[in-house]
Amino acid sequence: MAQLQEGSRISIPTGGAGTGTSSGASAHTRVSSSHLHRVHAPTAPRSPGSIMPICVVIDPGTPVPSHLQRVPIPHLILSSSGSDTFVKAKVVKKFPLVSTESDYILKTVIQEYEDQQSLPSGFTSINAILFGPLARDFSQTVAEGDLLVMTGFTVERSPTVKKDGLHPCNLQLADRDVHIYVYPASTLGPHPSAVSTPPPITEAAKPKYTYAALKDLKAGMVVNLYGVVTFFKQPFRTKGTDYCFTLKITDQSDAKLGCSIFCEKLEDLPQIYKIGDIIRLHRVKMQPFNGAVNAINTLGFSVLAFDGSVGSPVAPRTSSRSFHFGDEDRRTVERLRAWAAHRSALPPKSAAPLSSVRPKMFFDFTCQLLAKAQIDSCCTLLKVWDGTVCADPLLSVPVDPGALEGSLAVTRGRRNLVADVLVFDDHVEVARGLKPGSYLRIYNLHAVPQSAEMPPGDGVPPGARGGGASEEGGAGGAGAGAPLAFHLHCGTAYGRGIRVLPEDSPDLQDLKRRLESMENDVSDSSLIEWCTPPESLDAEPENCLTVRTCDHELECVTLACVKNSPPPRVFHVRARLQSYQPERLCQALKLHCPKCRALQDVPDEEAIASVFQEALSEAGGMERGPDRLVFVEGATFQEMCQMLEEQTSMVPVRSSDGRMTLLDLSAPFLFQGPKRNYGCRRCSQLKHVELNPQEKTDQIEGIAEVLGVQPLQYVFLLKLALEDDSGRLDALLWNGSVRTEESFFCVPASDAEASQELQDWIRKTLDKLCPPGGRLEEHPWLDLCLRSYTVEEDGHHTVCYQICDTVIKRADV
DNA sequence: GTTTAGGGTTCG
Repeated sequence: MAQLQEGSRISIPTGGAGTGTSSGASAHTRVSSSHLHRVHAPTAPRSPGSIMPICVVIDPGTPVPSHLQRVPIPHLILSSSGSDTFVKAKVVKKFPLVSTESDYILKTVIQEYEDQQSLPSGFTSINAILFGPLARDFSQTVAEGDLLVMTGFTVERSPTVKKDGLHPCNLQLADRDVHIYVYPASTLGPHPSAVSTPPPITEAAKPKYTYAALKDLKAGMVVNLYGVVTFFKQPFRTKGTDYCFTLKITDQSDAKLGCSIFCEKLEDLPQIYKIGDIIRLHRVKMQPFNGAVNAINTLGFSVLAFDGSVGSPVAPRTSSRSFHFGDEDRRTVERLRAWAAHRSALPPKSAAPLSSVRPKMFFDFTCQLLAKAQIDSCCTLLKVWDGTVCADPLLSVPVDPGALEGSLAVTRGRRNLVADVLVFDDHVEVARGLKPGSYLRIYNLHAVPQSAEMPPGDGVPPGARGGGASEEGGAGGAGAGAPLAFHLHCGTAYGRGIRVLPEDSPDLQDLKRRLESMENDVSDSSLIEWCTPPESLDAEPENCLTVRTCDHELECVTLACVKNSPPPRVFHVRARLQSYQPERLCQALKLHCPKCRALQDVPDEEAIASVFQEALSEAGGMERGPDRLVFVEGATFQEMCQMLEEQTSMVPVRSSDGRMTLLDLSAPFLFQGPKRNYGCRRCSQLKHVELNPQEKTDQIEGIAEVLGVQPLQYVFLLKLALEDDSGRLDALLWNGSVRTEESFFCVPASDAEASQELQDWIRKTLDKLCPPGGRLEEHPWLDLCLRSYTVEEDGHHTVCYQICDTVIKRADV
């Protein structure tokens, strides 16, 4: 055979679109019209211009690019680079392509090419793991026996070195930078180990598995099954040689089946995390028990588990090194998910965040372990959190700091975040092995209100009662106010137990996001220590013109710290008002729909007048409703305003088909003295007015109801430019509240709309906060509560800030 | 060699 010369050039077509290769060419059609051919995956033609990482070399004499240096496989170490080196090796084993919803993975074992004179000793075979489209293309293009030249790989630690005895490293190949030159076995000539190219691997050639419906199972059968998990217990050691995992499953045939899986190794048991997970069992045997059948694993047994929620990735969980999983399997999983989602007979959801836990509840708790302490030989304390705040006060079990493994620093200064879990008896052993920081699911955890009236010896460890309960709960009193402790009772009934969840579990993603933002909060507050303390933080609160009304216990931070913190978050700041917009108060007044949340300008008088003008008709008149409510038809706007002096409330109406409806939503639907009330055009559904003497038309809600109007609220919307020594930040001031004590100016916007006096007062207030013509240093300090949030528009995310829970000190203005 | 377990609240 021709020699594969190193050190001479190779020409690889890398040019533009097409490069003369038929995009319809099958991966298995090895055309020999030139030295090298790009290979197109039959199912997914590549876009023009993309560079195929796999090239099939037809002429075995084709040399390798000269800039690449060959590394013998036994010489590969963790720090080896695959960017300017290559390995030359034969495919000795190719495992089936594993496809998940979003990815492909393929494992292959390659062996240092043996035609070398002095083959180095050592590990000549190595695992290569391919990812993504590369794995798919490799699966379709490469056969066992082919010779490969591979470059662009990374060298990682092989996790299977103990199992397979191969090279302690493996090669990992993702699309980027990878090039694989394939010398098909058939072109390699009379090499002793050359094998003829096997037939193409097609779907039909893969092993076919059939799965039995649970209702059809009879004793003695050995079958493959799919099912939705309705119950399971944590694995436990049997009196025999194995661990046991018991579970119950169901399927579309509505039958239920108990299963007992025995394995020597814990990791080989089904990886079931919650009820609703989906399981695939191969080769289980039906055994009669108690008048029904149970499934037991038998020779050749294998298991895959999947998350059961519709829409989550179909990613098989297994310890198997090779398994078959194809499109049909994915469809089966998705069908089971969809079926289970609409089935009320499945046990109700038992998982709950801390925020929805109520006294006496049993629930499954997904959380992070912060710290733990051994209380005695049969009780361990776990301090855990999930980033949500419990509605009830939480018991804090006092522990000698020396006895506590882990840290609670991250929760510093916050209340009702940390759940103290007392783990009893058989669970103590598992708890001993847990590492702070790990993510857990605690099954069938019991929320126990810790009443001070309970007699001594009620099971609370010494020193655990009372002390340390959150302030608002105090130590006393049974019922809702009693601080909650959490017990993981002895035994395994109801699946009681603890399990460490893998970091990539879909159930952890929300939790991790929550905890991350919490941790950012804490690290940011430590920023204050190295931010130069701004003058504003030294200012005495009594010198501030505003006061916060929130109950957040937050330290004041600088505006720079605010801007550096990811939203959403709440801050306390002390800053000056540099300027505000709009400067004209009437432009700051808006109408807001509490239903659809739309904002609109208040119509001006001219616009309102023209609405009335257009509706003027011959038929003019007034109809008196109850409670001095007057319906007016055929009046001009000016006439309405004149009549207002005599009438309490007036509704402009029009007639259609002899029945009365509201005039128009562009005009006020209700005039109340000087106050004008508007309705939302989007959310109102106008109806014919049918007056019922029982109708409560003395209130705006009642009138709106009669008309079919969704009332709008008046709000002030101002953009405030805030400044402190660290920087500047624009924040929205949203003064929509109708409750005086909650609004920034201590004046509801609806009152201000109709009152020149109140508008003057607001103007005066703004002038105090931001004196016209004054220097910034002379502006007063403001204590503010700020909230950051994200607004998405056209795919762009903008961080915004809003002033909340802050009011003007009336006495100062 | 071919078992082991076979769910059902509680530190009360």
